Amino acid sequence: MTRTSTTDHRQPASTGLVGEWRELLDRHAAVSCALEKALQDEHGIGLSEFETLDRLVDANCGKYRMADLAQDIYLSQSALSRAVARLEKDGLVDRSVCDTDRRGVFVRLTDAGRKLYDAALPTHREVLHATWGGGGC
Amino acid sequence: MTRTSTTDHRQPASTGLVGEWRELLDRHAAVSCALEKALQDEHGIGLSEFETLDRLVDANCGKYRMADLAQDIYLSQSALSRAVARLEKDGLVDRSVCDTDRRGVFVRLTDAGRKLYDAALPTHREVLHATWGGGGC
DNA sequence: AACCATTCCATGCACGTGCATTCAATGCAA
DNA sequence: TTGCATTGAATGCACGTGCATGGAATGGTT
Repeated sequence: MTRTSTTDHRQPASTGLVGEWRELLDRHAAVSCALEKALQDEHGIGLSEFETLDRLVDANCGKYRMADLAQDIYLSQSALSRAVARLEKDGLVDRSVCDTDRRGVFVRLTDAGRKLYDAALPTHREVLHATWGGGGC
Repeated sequence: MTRTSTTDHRQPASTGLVGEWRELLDRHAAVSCALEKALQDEHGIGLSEFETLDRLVDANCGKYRMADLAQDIYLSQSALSRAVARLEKDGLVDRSVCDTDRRGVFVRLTDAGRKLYDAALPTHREVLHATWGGGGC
């Protein structure tokens, strides 16, 4: 069954781990790009900011340590620091120094932050459903 | 079965499409970051450059139009243009104007380009296998 | 031929990210 | 207490990316 056609290139790489990785790469580009645009246009925040808000929403006591937050999100420490800075600038989040360890910083959702998150959630879900299969950006 | 525990947050989002998306986001960050580092350290190219070389390797006649290349890769037109520019600067690729349509640009792998690709391929595969399950960056 | 819409690629600009560094606060040992 | 390694977070810098634009080449219309 070893077809000697000249048009069957890219077949071997399309199966197995490499193929899965390539699919992931394509899907990531399509979905994240579409999400980025929709969230930016309709709510004025980027994907990183949305994901950050999303983690804060189901925080146990409302607060979240930067260090812990960094563990639960795909962002690096510096990227998270800046994302939170942008959110704070927009009044969606506030930072407070930890009492017992004044190196630590607590991040907490403000009322405006929760309001915007609730508004952005439907957008996020819609775009996700719309672009998951393909198309998108 | 509606458990009223106070510790089962993040469950609803972990299943279904949103959960899959979040997994993809995490895996993308881990794998692409690890690949980026390994390729950069061991071969002096980034992930975008490697993926570009990869497309060029199984080009039919060795040449590849920029416009076609842009369709077959997750990069935007401008990102691709710059990736090719970097590859050309390193002598891994050369650009030539199409004779019949002088707007079009053909990209072609040089000998050095193929050589470096052959060397980088094992690295790519190793890192991919090592980071796909988790860990990584 | 003259004109215009379209296509292809490159590029200026703004922006988010990673890396490495910096600074402050903490814990520990002498 | 003093000294030092460690940790948490912010930031300067370089770099890759997307968006919008620009310029060149093409095709079609008059």
